Amino acid sequence: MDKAKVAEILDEIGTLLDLKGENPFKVRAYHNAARLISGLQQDLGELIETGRLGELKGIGEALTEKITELWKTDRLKYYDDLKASLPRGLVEMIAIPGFGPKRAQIVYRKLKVDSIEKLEAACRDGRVAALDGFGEKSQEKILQGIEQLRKFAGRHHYHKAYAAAQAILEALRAHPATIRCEAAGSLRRCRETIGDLDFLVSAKQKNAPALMEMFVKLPGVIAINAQGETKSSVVLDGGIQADLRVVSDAQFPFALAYFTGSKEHNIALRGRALKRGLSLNEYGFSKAGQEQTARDKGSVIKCRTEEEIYDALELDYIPPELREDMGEIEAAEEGQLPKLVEKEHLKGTLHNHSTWSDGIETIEAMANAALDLGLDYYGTGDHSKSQFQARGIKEDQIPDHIAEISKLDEKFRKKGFRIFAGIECDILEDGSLDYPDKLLSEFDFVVASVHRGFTQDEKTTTARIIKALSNPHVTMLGHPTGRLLLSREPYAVDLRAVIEACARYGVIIELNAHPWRLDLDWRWWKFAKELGVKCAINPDAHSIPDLQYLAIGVGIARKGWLTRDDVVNCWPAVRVEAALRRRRKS
DNA sequence: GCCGTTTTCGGCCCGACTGTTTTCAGTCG
Repeated sequence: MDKAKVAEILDEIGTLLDLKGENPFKVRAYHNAARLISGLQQDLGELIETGRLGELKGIGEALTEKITELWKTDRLKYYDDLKASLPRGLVEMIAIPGFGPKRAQIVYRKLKVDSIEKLEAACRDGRVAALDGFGEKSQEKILQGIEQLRKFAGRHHYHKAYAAAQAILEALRAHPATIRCEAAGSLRRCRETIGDLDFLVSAKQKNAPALMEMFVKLPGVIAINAQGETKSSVVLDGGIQADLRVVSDAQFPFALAYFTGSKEHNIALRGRALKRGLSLNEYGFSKAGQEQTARDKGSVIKCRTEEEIYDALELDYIPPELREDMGEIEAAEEGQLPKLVEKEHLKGTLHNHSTWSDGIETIEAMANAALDLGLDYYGTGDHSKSQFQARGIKEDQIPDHIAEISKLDEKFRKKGFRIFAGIECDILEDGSLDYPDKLLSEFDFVVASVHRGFTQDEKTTTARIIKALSNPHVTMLGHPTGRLLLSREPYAVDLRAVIEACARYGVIIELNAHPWRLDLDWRWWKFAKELGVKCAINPDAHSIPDLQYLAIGVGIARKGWLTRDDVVNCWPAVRVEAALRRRRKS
């Protein structure tokens, strides 16, 4: 049992208790504990062994006991009993936006509805609207919510797929029979959502069965769909399907290119090969029109790597993130592909939370963690006053807040590290900002974000964001697209107009890398780049481990064709500071 | 569930919004 799994189970217990109508504070105690454990810096096992777990604020006697049982035995009777006492469908039902535990309880008790399907049927024939406390509008909203939920059913959020894949990659690479191993598919291309995980291994043919055997027995595998000589397919905990293919090492680059896709990119490549009298498939090149393919005879052009395949087609190497047949082949032909941003280019992070609002670490601890990651600077970005639930900073606290940051900056400068004072300021319903200009001017930078008024129509929301961007104190727009995909709180907005406004006002656009806010729609990043809008990849970190999300942000940025120069936190501190100032003066 | 203390049990963040009501419950962040 690892930390993440403990946190996941505690969180689910909270949800189940909520469904049972338990004391809301008890529910919150579990959710809080889950957050605390997942962001824990210390070693959980050590805390348990030394009996110091209960010293953590929010972990008392009962939770200490339960966490210890989970850690030591991989099980928790309390959790098993709880799960058994409620139909599984209820937990799924409350994933419907606007449909919570109380309403789930009512439809379950009164209508014996215990699944999304039954709920939908009950809405369609009007039984839901007839319930006390429900009406026509509620019924209609539930149907809309179900529709939204289904739109993304079967697809998985990038960061979840990414995390699941890392563990499997590690296991596959550690196997003695493995020669080369990569994750392919939409994960390698950094798509916004991932259908399933594709793993590719090269090995001697005689070793394939042993690899398959290990793969289907990996921890986290809950079902085996298929297990063959070259391909196996399993379902992982969390519902993600994972496929493994084993090929010879000579076939590996061809298979990797083939299974990375996209389908459209592959079709374009094969068309290009045909024009050169070649047929291309996952095993290699063969002469076009020949009966025997590369599978039987081997490739007529030997390629050790994907680079050599592209070279054979007279193309510059196209990084996986760009393989969507969206202009990358033409650019590669003309030598016009950008040199994409890389993880190693990052020099800092802007927009992070601390104990001043809803973060769980002090600014100093966060800055130290950023320093340990090899970064040169760190930007704070706590919530503004309207975010009561996130303990947004009140106006009269700001002088102290700024003073603390200045003092820390002074101290860290000696280590060659800078701390910038930022704020994540709410864009209010009318497009005004949560603090007066005079207060905003105290900060080095201001991230303006939408956290409320989600029911406004597209025109109104767009107008209010643009109004906020016109304020010269706003240096950055927070999570512009992250609320649109896979979110429980989507809002309608004309992103094109918003990005154009960023260009007009010289506002930096944030690529939020936190899973809750992930700004993953790469098409908009490409558009922003074309307009010359600069981007900041921010982890929106609420804890030290959250800083790792920077890596995910880089993946998305690469997909948007962004280069080191397009990403302000790849710039040295002096240049970033100057850029933030320039906006305020203009 | 946890916490802090009036050391045994009451308080635990709070305001907006929606849809249902006629004063409020549920959901959300």
